[in-house]
Amino acid sequence: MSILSETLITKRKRLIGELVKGKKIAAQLQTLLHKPLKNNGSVSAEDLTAKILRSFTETLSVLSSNETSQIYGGDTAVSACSEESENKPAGVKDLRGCYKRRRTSDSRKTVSPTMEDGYAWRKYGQKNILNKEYPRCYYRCTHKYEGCKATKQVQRIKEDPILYQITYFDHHTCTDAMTATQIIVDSDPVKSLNLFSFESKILLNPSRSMIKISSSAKEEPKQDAHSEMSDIKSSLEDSNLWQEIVPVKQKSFVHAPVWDPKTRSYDHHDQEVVSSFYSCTSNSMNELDMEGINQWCDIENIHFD
DNA sequence: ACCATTTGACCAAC
DNA sequence: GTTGGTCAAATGGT
Repeated sequence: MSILSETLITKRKRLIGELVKGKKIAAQLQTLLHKPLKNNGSVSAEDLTAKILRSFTETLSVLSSNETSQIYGGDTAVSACSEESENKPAGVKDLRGCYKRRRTSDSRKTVSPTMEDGYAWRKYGQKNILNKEYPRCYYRCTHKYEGCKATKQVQRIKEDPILYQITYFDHHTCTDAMTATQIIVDSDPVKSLNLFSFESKILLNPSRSMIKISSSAKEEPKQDAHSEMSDIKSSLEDSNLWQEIVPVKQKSFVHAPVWDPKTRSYDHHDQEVVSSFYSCTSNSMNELDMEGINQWCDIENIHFD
């Protein structure tokens, strides 16, 4: 496939994604502006939003109807796929295998005891990988058809405690990025900034007797996040109940509000989070000194999986 | 009926 | 020829 054709496909997909997004926003606006403002024969806000929605619908309709022939019709590698499809019933597009193997340079790897990361993913494949004990699972963002290109691969790497190596590709462009942040942080941007940037965070997983300590390392802290994290780690290491299970620190990224002193406003960036994992050497979490854990951090900052 | 997952097919990259 | 990433029909769950 030529670079030109690839660019064309990417542009068209982005265009459709943006239009779908715009249509949704216009629909939300219509709901918000539901009270009629029409008087003196002027056009109401409702009329306007209805027109916007119709415009989006019409554009999408035109693009979708021409998409197959225009995008997949003019290039050798892809047209070979189209030719294969000629034997299939009308209207059925079989594009299996018509893709480029992705480069790993854009990827971000992370190790986690849970697959959950706050985003909505849809599984689209699973594969047995050579020399790997467990199959690799492939996920894409549920908002793929609205233009979000984020995908991830999940590879289970350890049985007990269960650990997953998660590789992320591309970034979320969907509104789910905001939702994901709000799952973890407070709705108040200042408070959430404190939670994420300046304070260490403890996640407990009672079912797997596992604890995770995370701390953002990027922002200049009001209170030294690193030293606070060291204190928590020392407390854990002093205790016979806990054992560090991931000696190399996890470096992952979260989408969180970051204060920009130049614009004097909060912006959302991917920021680095350093995490350590500990497993409980005891058989039961019931034996744990929860009051002791509460001393390490504010109870409100504890998240249960 | 709708939506998510499973699974075999397909093929680019190696 | 083999491996890994993606697609989409089939299947399952609600």
